Amino acid sequence: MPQTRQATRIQQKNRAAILEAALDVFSAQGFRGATVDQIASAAGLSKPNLLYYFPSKEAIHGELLGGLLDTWLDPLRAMDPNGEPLQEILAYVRRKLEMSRDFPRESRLFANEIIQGAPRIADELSGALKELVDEKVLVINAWADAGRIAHVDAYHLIFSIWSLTQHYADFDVQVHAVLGGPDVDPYPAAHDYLQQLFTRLLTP
Amino acid sequence: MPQTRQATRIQQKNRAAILEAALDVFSAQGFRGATVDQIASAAGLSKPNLLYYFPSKEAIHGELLGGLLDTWLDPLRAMDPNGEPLQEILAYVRRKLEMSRDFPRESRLFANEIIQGAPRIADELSGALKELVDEKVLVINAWADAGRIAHVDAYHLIFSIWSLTQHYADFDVQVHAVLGGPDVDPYPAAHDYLQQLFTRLLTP
DNA sequence: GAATGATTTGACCAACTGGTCAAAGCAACG
DNA sequence: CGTTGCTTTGACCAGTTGGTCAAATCATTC
Repeated sequence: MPQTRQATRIQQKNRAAILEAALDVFSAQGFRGATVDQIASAAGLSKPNLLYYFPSKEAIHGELLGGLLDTWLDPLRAMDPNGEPLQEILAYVRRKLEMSRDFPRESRLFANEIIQGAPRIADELSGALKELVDEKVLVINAWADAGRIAHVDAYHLIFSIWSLTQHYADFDVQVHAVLGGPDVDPYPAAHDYLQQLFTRLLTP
Repeated sequence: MPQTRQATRIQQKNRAAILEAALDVFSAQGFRGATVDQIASAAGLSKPNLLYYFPSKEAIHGELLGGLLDTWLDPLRAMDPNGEPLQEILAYVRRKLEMSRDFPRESRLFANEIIQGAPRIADELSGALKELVDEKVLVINAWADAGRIAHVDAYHLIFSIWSLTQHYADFDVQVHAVLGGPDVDPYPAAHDYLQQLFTRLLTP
């Protein structure tokens, strides 16, 4: 196992290659569906060599998931209580949709985990995640009370933003099947539709 | 393997128990994550006994998925071109949400399959599914052209109904984590929120 | 270029997995 | 009650999987 001291160039490169390959494989196959061999060869390493950098398959998965939730919530954190309410929410929707477009594998990794009961991140869900959501719910409710947006259930508003945007990453295959082929880019139309939807929902 | 002639009572009972158990296991673990032993013991059978009723793990999974897409699309099929547009769409949303509530395992089975690239149902997605959606899109567009609902992208309208409703089944764990515990029933509030959302979106 | 430590690998292992099979158990019917 | 065909199972197999290990290779530094 690499030293705890400091990572050499080779270590940095290989650990990065492993995580990149593991993201590919885990997001496409789920944790149990992925094999260490698949990840190793996708990273251009032999299996024992991969296990020289990470102690176990579980550890790789954990490292990916660990960083993920934080990144995932950044757009919500960025929602500014002092901004213009509708614009803040629309901007959140936009950033979240961009994340689906630019990081679909991360979205699917997350989705796989949640669907299967979130065995490895249940704590963070009811911890950091819940706290952040609770906080932003207060902000949204304050906006509504001030008459600056329509009154809606703020929890379900947030759920709806998550589901509507992540759908384009997680159900990518279905979206393309319905729209007719892998060449279609659903994102421009999705963006317009979602902006319209939340504008109409939230305009007082 | 049971006769092709006619199923005895034991066969009916055991096949049903197997499918029930398999739905439990597949929806919670995904196809590769599930083991035949798990399914067998969840069904109260030994592994060879299970394989007496189904030729393979794949066959069980296929049988579950096969019937599923059809059931899943029934609510959309039921959308009546001659009905009152907004009511038809709201009713579709309602029925879809009820399916999430009453058949969450089926929803997760489906979600698992799609997220992982739909390897076993890609054909049906771009076949039967696409055809039905194309047909209903025409209906929705006609409604909009007649000024009976607002103009929206009908494909994305359907995507949004799917994602918003299935979210409560597929991401159940997350929903409960955020809302604070397994005792909370999110469905009544979800229903109200979604009715409000689509009413505001579609009212001309 | 020798020594030191980092990196890589072939060979291996034990556990698990999907699936087979022959034989045993069981129900029903004449 | 004995035959017939459905049902169940213990024992087994071959392939896969996560993970180990000692030995070999490579890079760096003195």
